[in-house]
Amino acid sequence: MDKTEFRKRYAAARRSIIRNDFKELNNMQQEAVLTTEGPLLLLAGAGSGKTTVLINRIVNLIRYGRGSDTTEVPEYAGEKELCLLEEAAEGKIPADDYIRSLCQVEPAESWRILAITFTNKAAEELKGRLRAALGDVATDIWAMTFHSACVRILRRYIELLGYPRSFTIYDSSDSQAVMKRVLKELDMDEKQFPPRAVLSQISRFKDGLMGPEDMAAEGEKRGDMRLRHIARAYEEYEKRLKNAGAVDFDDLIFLTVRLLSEYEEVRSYYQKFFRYVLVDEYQDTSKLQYKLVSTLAGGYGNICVVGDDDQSIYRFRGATIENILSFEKQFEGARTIKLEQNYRSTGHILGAANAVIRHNSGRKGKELWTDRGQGEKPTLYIADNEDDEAQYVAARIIYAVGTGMNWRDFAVLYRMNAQSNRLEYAFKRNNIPYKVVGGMRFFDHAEIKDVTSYLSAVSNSGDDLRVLRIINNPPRGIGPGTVENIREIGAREGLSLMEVIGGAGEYPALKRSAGKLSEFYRMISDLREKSEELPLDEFYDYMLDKTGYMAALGEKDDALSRIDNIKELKSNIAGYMERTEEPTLAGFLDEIALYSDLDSVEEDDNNVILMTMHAAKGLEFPWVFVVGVEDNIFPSSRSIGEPEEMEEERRLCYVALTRARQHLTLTAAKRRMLFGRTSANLLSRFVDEIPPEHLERPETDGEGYDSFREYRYGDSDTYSAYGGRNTYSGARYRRDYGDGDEGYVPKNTVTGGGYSYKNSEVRRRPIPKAKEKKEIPVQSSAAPLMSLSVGDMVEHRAFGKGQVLEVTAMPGDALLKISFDNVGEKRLMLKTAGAFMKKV
DNA sequence: ATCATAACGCTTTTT
DNA sequence: GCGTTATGAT
Repeated sequence: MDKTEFRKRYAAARRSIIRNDFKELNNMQQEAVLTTEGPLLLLAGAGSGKTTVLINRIVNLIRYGRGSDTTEVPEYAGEKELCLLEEAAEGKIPADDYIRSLCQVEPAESWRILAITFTNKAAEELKGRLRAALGDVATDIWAMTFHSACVRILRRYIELLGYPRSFTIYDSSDSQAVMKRVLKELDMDEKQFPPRAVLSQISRFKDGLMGPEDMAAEGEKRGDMRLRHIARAYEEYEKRLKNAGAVDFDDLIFLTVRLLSEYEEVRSYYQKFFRYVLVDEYQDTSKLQYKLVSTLAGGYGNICVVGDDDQSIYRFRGATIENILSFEKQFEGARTIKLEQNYRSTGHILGAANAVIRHNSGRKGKELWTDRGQGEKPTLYIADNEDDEAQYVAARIIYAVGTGMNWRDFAVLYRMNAQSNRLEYAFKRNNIPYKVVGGMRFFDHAEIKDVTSYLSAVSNSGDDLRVLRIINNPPRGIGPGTVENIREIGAREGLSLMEVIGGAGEYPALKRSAGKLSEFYRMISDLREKSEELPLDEFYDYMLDKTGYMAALGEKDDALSRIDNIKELKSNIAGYMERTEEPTLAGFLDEIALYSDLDSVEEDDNNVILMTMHAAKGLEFPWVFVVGVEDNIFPSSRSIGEPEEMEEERRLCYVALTRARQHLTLTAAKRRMLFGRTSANLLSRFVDEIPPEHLERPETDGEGYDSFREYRYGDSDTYSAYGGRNTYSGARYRRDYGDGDEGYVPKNTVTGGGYSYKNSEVRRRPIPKAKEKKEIPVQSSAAPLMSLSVGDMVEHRAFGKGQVLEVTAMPGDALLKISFDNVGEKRLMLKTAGAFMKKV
């Protein structure tokens, strides 16, 4: 047998044996697992099992190295070995340990694998599942987020860039606080230069690896005064962070990339270090992140990215879909594998989602399919207003729970957090247990920021921002005047606030407050000593006591929840200490800086989940409600008219629809109160993109439905002047070109001042009053109330049997207190609950 | 220093 | 409509 022939047969047998280890995967998934070498683009549709693939791919790397993807043959291998392999491949003999060892070609050491995700949650899931598959070796895999991987690199080398090794990480609110100060001192008007906008501009420049000088030059070149101003703010902002020994979220990546590109020895160290690089959610990466991963993978060239161009929904944060679209161009010799079989949703749901996303251009082109049957058609409900909408959702949930579903099987998705309010009311009214995800983050609560500021100030006393926050909190007689003096001295002498405070006696300006200042200084010094002696949790208690923070809080009467939060933070510390070998204050601070609220969703809670569509990415639920499917809300008013934005909204729609496993319900309201104004929106254009074969629309027997939808393409020229737009400045008018198929809308239809599109003028027919809803009894005010009295036995759809304990008359309604056999006492309104109850 | 009032302004936000 | 923030009065 000649050499080539031998190699070919050896490699083929080897691959087939390895493949057999992953036989529970489908063909495409297996290909993805076995393709280990070189650049690989994995286009993984929603619900196609991409995490499973990622995990198995890593398992393969560790078990067999490049065995499945090379024609190399080990030197020891001869005809005998080939014979064994081929017999095992054909199933004639079992693949025992020896045969499997013949399949190995340089198995990868686990610490040489870097698997990057975006969220802690995804990283945790990855780690957990890897541990389950591989045991202890999994611990050394670099399965972490972009940011934590960068922290790990920076902690080692950041001094090269002039930052202290013990740098502090600023979160977005810290950044904003610094920026506000900077803008004030540069006399830049906050109205003209909103801190958030300035920061996001800076973020975009950092993403292009541009510093303040580059921004200034760019401003010069474009003759853009505004940009030149922002460049000054950028410069000042960076200076402050650097002086404070702090970096913001963007810097974590930015500085790591700088480190790798400016320091050859660091670069080659990591390039030799990481043999395999994997990136999850690649569609959400930015240019800078591309730069980071392509550099890290630059040594071996083994980069595997997993993503779905149709699920890219973070453009506003700098994510660029380009990364995934041009992967094959950027990485020569790249292979592409598509995973299109969906294991999550039923056929109609996928049909609806495919129909919507098909309207986007510039896609890689994927079509999800399932072998699970068509299932139930998604439905559309048109409500009169947002209360009706919320009540409808609540009613459907209660009904379904009555048939045996759990509360946790439901998710209600909306475009913006502001929409959660009415839903919450409806859920409270109906006693539906729910949980709102998102909104206020735990670490954004003032009291948490306060106590963590103490911790930060102790850990890094150069951190002026944190010192500023705590210096007079609780009040210790160091007023704004004194603080101002300290800052002036600090700026003049190039010292940090803490350094000035330490030498307070030497400065005439601080004479009067010197006593209090040195007392503060001594307290912080004492804390620093204790932080080195005491275990972290004890130190935390000591700090709360010593600083007087707890005592001051105890005197206020509304502080209960704050005290709870502070205790909650302590259990965070305990958790950190448990899972970390060498817990340190700095380590804990790193962790909380990179921690988000999403990580705290408990699996075992039995609650209906309410969240934005963005927050829902990566999750799935048996029944999904997408509420507010109206133009101006979804797609949002700010994106209508901007083709790129519209495509992003459409992807968001695709994400939302593909969260559903079996049931999908869309709801819209004919009129809705938003930002204190009532508006009438058109049915979302996305709904019109779903063909009737995949969407059950309300029967067209009612004029209400007709009029609601007819304006979609009807008098849109006049009707486009919906509310909300009129408050924008001229620069935004161009959005009125519509989404490309709407025709030009003269800008003078945006009437200034009040809400001057008049419904009566625009609508050819008045909107009829509420119609009787079919199927779901949403009670109208005219509906007769059931009569109940104390002692009556009732049966409730969701809560089961119970006895009425109390009836309190209320105007047009009654408050019931019912003791249910299974779920205990509940307070319900007769009007709402009556529809789900009968007397027994 | 703490409260009250007015004024604003408002997608989405993995880190 | 509501929550945050700036400002001024006590």
